[in-house]
Amino acid sequence: MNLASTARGTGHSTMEDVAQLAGVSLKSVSRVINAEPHVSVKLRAKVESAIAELNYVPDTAARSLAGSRTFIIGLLFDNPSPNYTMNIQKGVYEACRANQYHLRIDNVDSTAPREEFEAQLLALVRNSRCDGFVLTPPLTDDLVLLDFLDQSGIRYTRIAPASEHGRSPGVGIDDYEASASVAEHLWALGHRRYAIVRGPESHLAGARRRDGFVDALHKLGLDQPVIEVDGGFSFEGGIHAGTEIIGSDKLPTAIFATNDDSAAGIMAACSQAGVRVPQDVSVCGFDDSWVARSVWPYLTTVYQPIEEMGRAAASLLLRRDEPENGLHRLDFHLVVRDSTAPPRS
Amino acid sequence: MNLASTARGTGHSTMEDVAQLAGVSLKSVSRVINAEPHVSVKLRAKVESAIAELNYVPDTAARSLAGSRTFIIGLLFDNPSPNYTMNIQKGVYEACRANQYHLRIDNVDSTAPREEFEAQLLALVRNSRCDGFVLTPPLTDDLVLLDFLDQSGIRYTRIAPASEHGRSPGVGIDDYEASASVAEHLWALGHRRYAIVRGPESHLAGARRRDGFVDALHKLGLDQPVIEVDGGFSFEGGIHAGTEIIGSDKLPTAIFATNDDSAAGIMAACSQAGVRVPQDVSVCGFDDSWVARSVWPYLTTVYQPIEEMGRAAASLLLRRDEPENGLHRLDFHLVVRDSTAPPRS
DNA sequence: CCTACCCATGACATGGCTGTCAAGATTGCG
DNA sequence: CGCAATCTTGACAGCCATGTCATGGGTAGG
Repeated sequence: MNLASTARGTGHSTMEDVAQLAGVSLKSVSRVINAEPHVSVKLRAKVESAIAELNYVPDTAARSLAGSRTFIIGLLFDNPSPNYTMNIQKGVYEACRANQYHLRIDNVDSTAPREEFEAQLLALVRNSRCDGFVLTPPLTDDLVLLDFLDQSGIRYTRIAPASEHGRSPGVGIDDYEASASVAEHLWALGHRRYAIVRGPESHLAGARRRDGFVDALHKLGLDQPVIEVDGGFSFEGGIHAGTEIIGSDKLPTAIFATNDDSAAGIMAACSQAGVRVPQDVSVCGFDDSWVARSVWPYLTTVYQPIEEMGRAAASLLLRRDEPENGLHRLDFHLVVRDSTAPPRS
Repeated sequence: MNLASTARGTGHSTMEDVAQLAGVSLKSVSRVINAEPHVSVKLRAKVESAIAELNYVPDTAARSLAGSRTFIIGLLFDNPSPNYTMNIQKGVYEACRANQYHLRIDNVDSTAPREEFEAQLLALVRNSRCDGFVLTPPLTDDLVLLDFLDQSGIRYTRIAPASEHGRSPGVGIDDYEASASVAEHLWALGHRRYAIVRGPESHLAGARRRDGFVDALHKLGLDQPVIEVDGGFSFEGGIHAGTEIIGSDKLPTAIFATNDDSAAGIMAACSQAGVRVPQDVSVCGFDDSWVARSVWPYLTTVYQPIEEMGRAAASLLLRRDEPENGLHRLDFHLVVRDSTAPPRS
């Protein structure tokens, strides 16, 4: 093992060390590192072996000071669901690693008063030199933020944006179609009395899911209204929603919760009230998050490739060529587990 | 609103702009920014108002190139539990913000073969210029990593380390005592037949919990062995463990799962087998994570201030003066909810 | 009133890399 | 074989802060 590093106790070797060892100029080393054109094979080889020998790693700070890139991507989130966020983060992180980028995270708190929240957000974005942001819902649809980013010319991509598709590249699934597939599954099982548990209003994707589900049911021939209750995308909200639904006159035979957390809450409310899932009522979630397999019975839900979405969003950001605006659609699919079954006659 | 920023389309004003506007030297601005001594009140005021007017924010890259600090903290994790990790992350993030630092995350994958895993880890740590790392379990107890960090003189603090307390500052709760409090709770309820669900072997804190629980029970007078099963700290592991326990000759009346995820798995296994919680068996978890309130009945568990631990670990790292090595203990407490009750008969 | 010293301030070099431009080497073609 | 065009390489300035050291004014003590 070579302890590498010359002189000055920094412990790091610099580009100059590499240049010297390889017997070439500073700039040539730079060219090799950045894979610039016009470098002879021979020179490249010399430099590369010198780099390897010295265990050289370019200094990010110096690179970003001199150049125009920072080699940092910011992940901006304000998401109450740790599972979802963690998955996104993982995907974004991997894309960063693969491109020698670093991932910085920035967390905003949307429970703060709107005014304070906006100040927080803008300060964050303004101060933070980075090559771009990945936005997660519901920030993806925050017009103040989007306007600011667009005006400042700061690049960004969005994960599962529900509106403003023309403004930036985004990745996501088709929430409308996905929810329609839930409707079809439940309809095929024979259900005819439905309830839906909605997400928070700020979360536009939730609205898309609601529409996809309800529209599909009516298209399939449902002739009565779907009971609609708010569940706030949380377990607790799900419990409340579940309790409300169970207490209603005509207990539906199938409940679609527009995310897994609230579906878990529904199931808890059922178990509390002695209503059996799926014998008495079928429950379906959305996300196929970690919770879906942390409840009993395992939850029927819509799988969306969350980690992959993170990866894709970061990759779009990292491409040197400007990617096309608009939503890049990824595949979803229904995962049928144990929480849905035919209604008892 | 002042659009700030002078000249060159960078959109950012530099220290020079500030110096000019304030009519002082570059260095004086630097002094104000870094709160260095020997600055007159008058000068400081001038500079500060210029900073405000220009909306100036120091360039991190330049600062770290010129100075010795990077203004970045790295959070290194390899943790299967999204809830736990997310909480830590939040705490660390807040401490960073409060100190004008940025948080970079680095995620390693311990499911990779050990050799590859180590290479990954060391490359990460070596390449990444930052002012220090916050380590989460089980990385906190990885001797190869610790040795490398110590040798390289890279600063770090650890969250919930289970060993090697002398090597660096760490924060955590007393897992041994915390588990003893679980034992006392269950004993006081009248339970006399116990099972414990252990964590993965690599997770030394899990072992501490096991010891604290078992020792306390014997001290309280338990005269028979505690059934011990592995649960791997995961929901699935909990299901397996639960199934195994339920299938055993003498069903215990109380089960202590050493984290919440496996406790949730236990409860799922119970519900699956028709064993009621808490009537037939009491279940207790550990962590008071998000899952504890995502199961029904709500889980009795040990609260540990995870977010606070993150904050504390980062703060220790950020202090200019070298903090004392050793474990800084934070408070825990038992949260009694609905999954524990006196045994029948 | 002078020396000694401290405080406030500034000038300037420096950090590691990239961008620009120019020079030398090579190639192509009439 | 000569000249233009192209490819390869290098010299050097500059990015924006910080660290070091020098300077000038003020205060204290003799």
